[in-house]
Amino acid sequence: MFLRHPIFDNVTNDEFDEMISCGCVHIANHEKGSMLLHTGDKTNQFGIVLSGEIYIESIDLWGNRMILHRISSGGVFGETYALSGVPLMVDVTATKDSKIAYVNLSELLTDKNQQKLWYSKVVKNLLMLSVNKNLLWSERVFFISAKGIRSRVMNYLSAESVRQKSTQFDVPFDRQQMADYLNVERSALSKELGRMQKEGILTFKKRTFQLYCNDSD
Amino acid sequence: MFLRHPIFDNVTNDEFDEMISCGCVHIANHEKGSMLLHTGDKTNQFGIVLSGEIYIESIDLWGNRMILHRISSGGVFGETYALSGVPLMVDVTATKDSKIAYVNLSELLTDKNQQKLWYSKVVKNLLMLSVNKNLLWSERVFFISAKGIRSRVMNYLSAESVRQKSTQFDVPFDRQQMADYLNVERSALSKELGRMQKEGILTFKKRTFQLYCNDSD
DNA sequence: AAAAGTATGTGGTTAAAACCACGAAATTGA
DNA sequence: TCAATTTCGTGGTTTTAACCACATACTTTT
Repeated sequence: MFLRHPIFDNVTNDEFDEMISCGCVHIANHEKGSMLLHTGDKTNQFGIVLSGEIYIESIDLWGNRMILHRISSGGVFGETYALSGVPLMVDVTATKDSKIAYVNLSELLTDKNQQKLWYSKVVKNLLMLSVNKNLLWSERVFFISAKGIRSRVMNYLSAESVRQKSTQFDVPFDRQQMADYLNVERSALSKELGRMQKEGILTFKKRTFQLYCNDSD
Repeated sequence: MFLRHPIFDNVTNDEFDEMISCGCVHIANHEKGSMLLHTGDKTNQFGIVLSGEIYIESIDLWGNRMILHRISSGGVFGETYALSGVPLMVDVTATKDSKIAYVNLSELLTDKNQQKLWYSKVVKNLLMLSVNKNLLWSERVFFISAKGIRSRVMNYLSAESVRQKSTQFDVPFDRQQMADYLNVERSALSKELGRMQKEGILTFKKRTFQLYCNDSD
């Protein structure tokens, strides 16, 4: 049950029941490959991924895919657009069969709920969520802005290594996705990884990487 | 007075007075060129720029400057780090003599304030602020991810043109800053702009641009 | 287990942008 | 207003990564 999703931290069971009694939540299932939201859509609901996996991506004018975020079970998407009211600049696609809880934010955060006990808790949780997405964005910009494929790869793998607290870890991308995420060409990425392996900086097999840098951080 | 800053929308004067009575706000002046926050610092306060201008930038391991955001009077900075508690990954620098109102978020959003009338209003305003920053980030990633200098420039100038609702407008950057923002080399940017001017796509002089695209959006 | 399809690595080629150097233009400051 | 400094455009060179082609490895299906 998604009552225990971080979005509802500090909300008591009673408060939660009262909150969803307004009918602002519904569950939907989506097949692998289906598109949940399209560029240009407006939405006032955000989604909580209960199971499965979805991708936030954008296709630019020339048809190049750009992966912005990968969201797996427990993750949340769409809240930025639901809150700001601007049309989506992205596509949201299910990459696996997925079950989503949609929460209508216009209904939930209407002024007449402002005095409810759960209101400030939920808004604060949403705030923390948004702030963390900000950090992910800035991290992404940091990766992409590095000059040279090697720097991008190193920055990304180092960060992943720190995140997973190990010099050996799996990345959540296949090569094409990783290339898209780092905004480089797939075969160029493969080439660079090969070179780095030859130089003894790292080893890898498919999605598993092992770093050999003398990390002192 | 910063009572009327969007961060305090819907907060009444009385509520505002009560709110700041906890001493969670202080004003500071910074000289042009001084650094307000350093990479690695932790902070629990965010800043409201009352006058002047500040830049959020990061210097990577190889010393390349990366401009992340430019914040002028009325803007806000540091709230992401203040809320998330992670160490800064950026430097914050005053590019003009600036007056800043610092708001201590730990004190302001402490649980014992949760039932105050202004609490949920301020948190909601912070949420909207954070959400808007998210949109700025995603816009930036969209620009940077475009392949080729021309695409980046076009994407950026188009967006600026839409924002300023005119095909003629000033950009808030000098060439070096614009190049940094779009993550390209300055002279390469100048070259491309020259080419585009030759082709009749646009004209420019210093920071003023005039687009001649057949915009149908 | 054969076959079809997908993902990955690698060499060669080409196009693009970084890099360097320098002169012109604009801005600042005395 | 003249020198000093910064900003900007442009030509030439070099480096880099995109692009293309293809072989191999791995998956999935039947």
